[in-house]
Amino acid sequence: MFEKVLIAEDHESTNISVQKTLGDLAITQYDYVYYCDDALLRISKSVLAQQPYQLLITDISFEEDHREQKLKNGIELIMKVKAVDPTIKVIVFSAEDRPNIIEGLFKDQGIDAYVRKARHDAKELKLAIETISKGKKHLANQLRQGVKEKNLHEFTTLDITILTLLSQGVLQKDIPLYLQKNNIKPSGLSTIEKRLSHMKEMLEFSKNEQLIVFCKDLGII
Amino acid sequence: MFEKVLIAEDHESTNISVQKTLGDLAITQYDYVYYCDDALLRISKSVLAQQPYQLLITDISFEEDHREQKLKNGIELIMKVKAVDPTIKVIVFSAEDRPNIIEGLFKDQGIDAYVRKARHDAKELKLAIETISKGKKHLANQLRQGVKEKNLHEFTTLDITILTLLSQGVLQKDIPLYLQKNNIKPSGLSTIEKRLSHMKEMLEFSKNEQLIVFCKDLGII
DNA sequence: TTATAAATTACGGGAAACCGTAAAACGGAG
DNA sequence: CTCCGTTTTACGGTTTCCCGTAATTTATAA
Repeated sequence: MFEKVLIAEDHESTNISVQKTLGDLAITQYDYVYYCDDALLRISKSVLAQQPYQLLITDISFEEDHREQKLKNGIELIMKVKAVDPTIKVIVFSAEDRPNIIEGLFKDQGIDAYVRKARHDAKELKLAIETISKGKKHLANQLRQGVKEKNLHEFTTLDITILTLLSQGVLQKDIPLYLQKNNIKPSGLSTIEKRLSHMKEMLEFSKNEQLIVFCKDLGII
Repeated sequence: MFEKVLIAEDHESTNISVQKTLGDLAITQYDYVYYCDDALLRISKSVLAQQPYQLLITDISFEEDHREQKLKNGIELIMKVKAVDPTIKVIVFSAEDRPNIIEGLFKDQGIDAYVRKARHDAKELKLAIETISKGKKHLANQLRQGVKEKNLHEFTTLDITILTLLSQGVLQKDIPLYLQKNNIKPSGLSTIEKRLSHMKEMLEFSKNEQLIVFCKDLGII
């Protein structure tokens, strides 16, 4: 079992609860912080002191407040932490439920477990800690089903750019200009029209408005 | 101070944390549930047994799962509870940060306090409980500023209907048909065009797509 | 009831978006 | 370099949307 753990979670109530979970697992040597910057600082120090944390439990979204922070969210934190100590295990404990985002955490950030804040999250977190301490990965239950369904359409960077511009009020006919200014290669109006109608066809939508809300819900834009 | 309290919160971790807060306030007689239906049941029973709960601490959004529930969220719960026992005090403890929604809780549901899940939420919850036990209302700090800014445009039910239909893929020119079928009075195409352009003018938007994402973020649709 | 104001709807010209087709540019393989 | 296939762009007709004006209906008060 882990001997030295760090909790990074801005919500005080959740932070308290995670502390209690560690207590239930008889892990006494842990620290907790409310800001990503503090988390990175503690981990850096622990590595230098040759007493590294073995596990980081962190949230993804951290709210901004009066204290100016370098690291804006858990993803940035994980990347910096992994650079300092690639051996540290990471559990993300978050309310995020959009499959693409969670998938990205495993794929891009190389996290060891994802526990979603939900009905049995305390028990699930406990289980995740136990599983990882044995050297395994832990994928949250509700994710397994989520991952397989979608994939109706793979959004390219161009697609996302187009949708973002539309949602910012740029006229379709003016999008080519924006793309050229930013040196994005396919920039013809026809291409944009084609992409949009293709996306709608794949997802069986009829209007851009539908596409926008769909991507909003999925966290694509 | 309150002597008998009920916690309704589906997230186990948050539920645990609220329990701990009550413990810190030396409130020993409390119960906790993970479903709205259970909460209403307990409160109804306590009233019949002439030992009513004095305070309900509840979340707003409850996730659906295998257990079929009558009450889908905290708002429905509060309404039912108030019908059974109008004297009970209510604290909403939620991550909701959209001012219109929070405002509605005070105005329509007559809640006594709103504590947002955030950095110092445990301390804030503690304070709210203390304040209310003295017979006062408690408005979360971060709300006060939020309430005054917006109000750039007051969305009518018609507005919301139009935006909802658009986001579902209904063509603008077909909206009059939908409105007539549901006996919604202004149903002319011109009126719809006018509402849309008026909304966009007020909010300084140029496209429907912008309007949609804006309303999504505000929780209007 | 009638006069007046407000809201709703009808209409029409112009802009933007949609959609199919064809032309042009690009990218290997031989 | 040429050929071939793919991607990108250009173009034109049609639909939908936008927006101003005018007509109509509804509401309100004298």
